[in-house]
Amino acid sequence: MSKYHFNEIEAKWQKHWAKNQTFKAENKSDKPKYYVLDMFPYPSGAGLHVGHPLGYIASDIYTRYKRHQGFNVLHPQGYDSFGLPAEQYAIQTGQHPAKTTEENISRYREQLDKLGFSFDWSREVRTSNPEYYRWTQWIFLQLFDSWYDKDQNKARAIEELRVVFSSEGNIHVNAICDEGIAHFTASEWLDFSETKKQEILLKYRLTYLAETEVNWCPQLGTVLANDEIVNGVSERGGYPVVRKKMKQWSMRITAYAQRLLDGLDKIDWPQPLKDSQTNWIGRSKGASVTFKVKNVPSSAVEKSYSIDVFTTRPDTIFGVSFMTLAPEHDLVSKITTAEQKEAVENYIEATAKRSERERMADVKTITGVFTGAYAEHPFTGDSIPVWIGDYVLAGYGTGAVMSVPCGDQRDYDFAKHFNLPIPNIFKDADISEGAYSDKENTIITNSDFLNDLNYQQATEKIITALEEKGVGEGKINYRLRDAVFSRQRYWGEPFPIYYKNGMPHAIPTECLPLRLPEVEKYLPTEEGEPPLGRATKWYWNEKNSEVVSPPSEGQGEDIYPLELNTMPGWAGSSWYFFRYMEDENRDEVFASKEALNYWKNVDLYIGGSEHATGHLLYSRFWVKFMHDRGLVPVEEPFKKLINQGMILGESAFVYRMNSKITISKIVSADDQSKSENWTKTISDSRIKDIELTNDKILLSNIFVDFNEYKRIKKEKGFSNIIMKDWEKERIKAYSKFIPENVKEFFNLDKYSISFNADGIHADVLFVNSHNELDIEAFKNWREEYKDAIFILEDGSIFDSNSSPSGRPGGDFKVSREVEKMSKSKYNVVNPDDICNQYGADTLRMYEMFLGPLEQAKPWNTAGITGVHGFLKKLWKLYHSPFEGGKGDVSPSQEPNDFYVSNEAASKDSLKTLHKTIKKTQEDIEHFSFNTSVSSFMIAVNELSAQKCNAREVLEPLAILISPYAPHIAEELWQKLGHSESISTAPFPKFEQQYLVESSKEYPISFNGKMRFTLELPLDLSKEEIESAVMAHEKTAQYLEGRTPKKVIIVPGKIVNIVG
RNA sequence: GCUCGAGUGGCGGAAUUGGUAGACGCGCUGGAUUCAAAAUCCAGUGUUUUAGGACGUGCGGGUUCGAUUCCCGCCUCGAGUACCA
Repeated sequence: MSKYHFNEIEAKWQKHWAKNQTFKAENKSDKPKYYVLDMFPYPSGAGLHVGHPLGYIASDIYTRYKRHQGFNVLHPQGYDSFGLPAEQYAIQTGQHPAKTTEENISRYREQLDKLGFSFDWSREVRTSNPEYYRWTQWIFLQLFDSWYDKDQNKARAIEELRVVFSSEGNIHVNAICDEGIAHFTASEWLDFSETKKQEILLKYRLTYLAETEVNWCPQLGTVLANDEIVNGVSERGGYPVVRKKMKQWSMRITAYAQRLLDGLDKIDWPQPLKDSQTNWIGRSKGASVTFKVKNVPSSAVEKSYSIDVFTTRPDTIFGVSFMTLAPEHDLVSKITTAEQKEAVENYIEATAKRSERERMADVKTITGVFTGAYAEHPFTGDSIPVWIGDYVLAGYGTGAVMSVPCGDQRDYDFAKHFNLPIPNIFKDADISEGAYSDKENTIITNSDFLNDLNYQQATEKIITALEEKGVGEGKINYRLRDAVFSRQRYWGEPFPIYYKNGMPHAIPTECLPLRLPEVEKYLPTEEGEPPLGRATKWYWNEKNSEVVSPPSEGQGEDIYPLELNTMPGWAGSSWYFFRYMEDENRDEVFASKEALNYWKNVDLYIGGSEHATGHLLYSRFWVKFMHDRGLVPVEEPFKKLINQGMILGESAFVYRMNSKITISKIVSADDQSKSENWTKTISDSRIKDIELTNDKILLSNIFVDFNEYKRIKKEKGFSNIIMKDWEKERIKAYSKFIPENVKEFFNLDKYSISFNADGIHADVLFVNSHNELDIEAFKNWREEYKDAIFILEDGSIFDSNSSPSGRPGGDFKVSREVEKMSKSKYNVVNPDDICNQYGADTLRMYEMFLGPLEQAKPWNTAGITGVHGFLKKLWKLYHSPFEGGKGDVSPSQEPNDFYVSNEAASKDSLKTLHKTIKKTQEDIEHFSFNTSVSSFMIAVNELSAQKCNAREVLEPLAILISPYAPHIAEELWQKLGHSESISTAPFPKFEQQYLVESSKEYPISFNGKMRFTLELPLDLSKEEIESAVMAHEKTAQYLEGRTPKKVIIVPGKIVNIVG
């Protein structure tokens, strides 16, 4: 019988599919469309490990399934190829990032191709290609040319705003824009200079340039978005991040906060992902309140100031006993009194020095200082002291709070710390220990006209009162901040912007792409400008519309400097899913209307949950914007989304007895009783310890087997004094490896010795499935391990330097631990190796078999044999002459070993088949791929036992398996006599009739515990079942003479006898 | 701290509306085959036991004829978030 030669089969079909463009999607088709997308990869230098393709395999299975169901499926792939690692590498090596990116991409492509994915590569995108980023720049300019009209609740063209300004000024314009724009009339607008007009328009644009507080990462030399910072350090590299004011491009994503929130209800995404977007947007409902600052003579206040606050608890306004401003608040310098000036300035200086990380790590310390100023309570007129404190964040709300210590724990703690009054405005609430923040059971008291109202009523009433008095209004606030869009880096999209009189101007869209210039180094300039500042040719000639060299003295009036920043990583990934839709007219449009209208949105998107508040939020924002401006027909990019769980690695640890060996003097029981001596002995031994621990070379190259390590640790503990004879023997045995200068300490009569060992990562490549280390491979891994000595499982020593003939009997075992799969942990398993050894079909199936798609799970190469064995059995099923003769069809007429019969299948085989059709279909639709692999195994086991080689079973079976193991399925399909690819063969139709049973093996339970089973016909009535069960001899046995109180019968399910 | 998710054999995991807990695979044990190994095939494999059972889905309660599944209270682990007024 011919063997299952997976390497040949897989290479053959991969070549065939590529040559015939089997998976090319059509933009015009009678079939219904379906769009399956993977989050495109960043092509890193490390290549793929087995964890990366998990999502791609899942999406490919779904894609192939949909093709079998008769859909025209778009399943493209590309590369998110701008990014920091390539640039960091460029800085280190001087290699152009484009070159390394290109190399990495071809490596990725090679690896992806080996896995048999059904991608339509003809539509590939690379975000770093000028033909692609041309359109990223173009969309940026659309944002630049737009403003957000609150009345229409959508983005509109900036030209329309100009028209409004020229006819009625900005008084009636209700836009989402910068704060504090002065009002002007139409005639004033017309009189403004062009520069002034641009300055005003910039405050309205959806992407705008503004001096903002940004997260500056000095080590990376760039600013970072909030989602690029993890625990106060940069996501990439883990470098510290500090707050800094810089002029930056920002995206007015806040304009879309409510719509981004509302849209979540309309999309089928995992709840945790929706939750994290909801939290990130952070909508809170409350009120804004204005407090007047009282005039204080000593503060030299010339005009009157007021403090705006946002509060979610306006109902507690009568509980305000002080106000707190963020130290960065603009008013601080203006209202601080002369007496407090020094203290306030010192405080501001001190807080500015504290890094974001410090502030976060230390939230318990309460700091603050009084400004000397007082505000006036809008209802009682009382004087309220104004403090500053760093628990108030400049970036949220207005950067100021009305402090209600009885209702807010932070205000409470602040009040306690500075001895400020804590008036209680809650009926029957105890605030002696902490603030009372319960909203549900609140009854307000000591609050004038709010007395005896609950939270809801009081909130309503106070908002009305605030609005009547003109000192506040109901307001909704969002945590979401505008997104910083500038990066001080080289390897990103250049902004199509030049500066004229300090104002940004757009490069005409027909001149795009604005190509990334060459630079001689990828570092910032000496003046601290971004790397593009090094480009020799980076000016814009407005007249000729071209990039030129800087103007020389006295020349070039039409020549203006270009923007030096580049766009962030999320620019290119915020719209790439539209680009795949277009196949022919990519030079004319980002995607044609026809393509956009045909494909609409992504039906299924698969990727990691780490993009929850970055990519997935930004793309939703861009799509909503593009929809507003009529560029795309949809409002949400991804209809259904699935997060694949991470595949974790199983790290291997070898135990190295290193410099941690310590030695101490033997202490007798007598010594211990004399406490003076005891102390002295200890201190003596400490001196020795220090001498030794400083000697880093001591035993640094001795490795101990994991079991031996555990044994020693268990029996005595490495760090305890070794007393047992066998341990002494061992130490004597090891003593020959001990350097001369410390040999003195190994005198066991004088000293006792204690060992220690550390687990260090060993490459999992050197470890087999029984956790045994390949000692030779390990020694050759690193120069420093060349002369290593190994203490084996049986306690014997293997030292190849003294016994070169090879190692003795014992094994050397490592310990295992599940960790994230990463190069630095040496636990990376390469899919290429698996493909070579077992084949892509095995790898695909095994990755699915590991567990539920969305769950994190450890990779264990040992288990792969089960799936591989299954494919061998599957192959065998089609190649076994069960009936003792040859099958009547053997299309290839080659080595005639393919056995398929046209005779009718047995009833059992049809039952097996239809059971499997049903299960597979349900599983795929529920993305439960692990369970369908199990059902294939069951099916093949059953069919083999049934000796089935009926075509009417084996043909549909090949289709069922083809989404999972496409290569073997194609091969079998061809052998079955088909000349067309299996990929569009119709999915087998499930027919209930083959599953109809006439009897059921009933579980018979007594008081809920199953005791025995009884086969009964399914058409029996409850009464008949009962009498059949009661008549059974075992029933009497289990009843032990009792009379059943009740007999529960669920026909077709269970019988339960109670009593 | 808050939000979300998860706890089932030695391991990965299954049990679709409350109805035979542990499917399927790995590993392990025994056997066949082999000079031997690999590969393959067969049988067994939750714990415990006086061999009839008893106990078993993180822990403690509850609802039910019946709970891995539903409810209440805890514990542990993981992810996200971080003074959000």
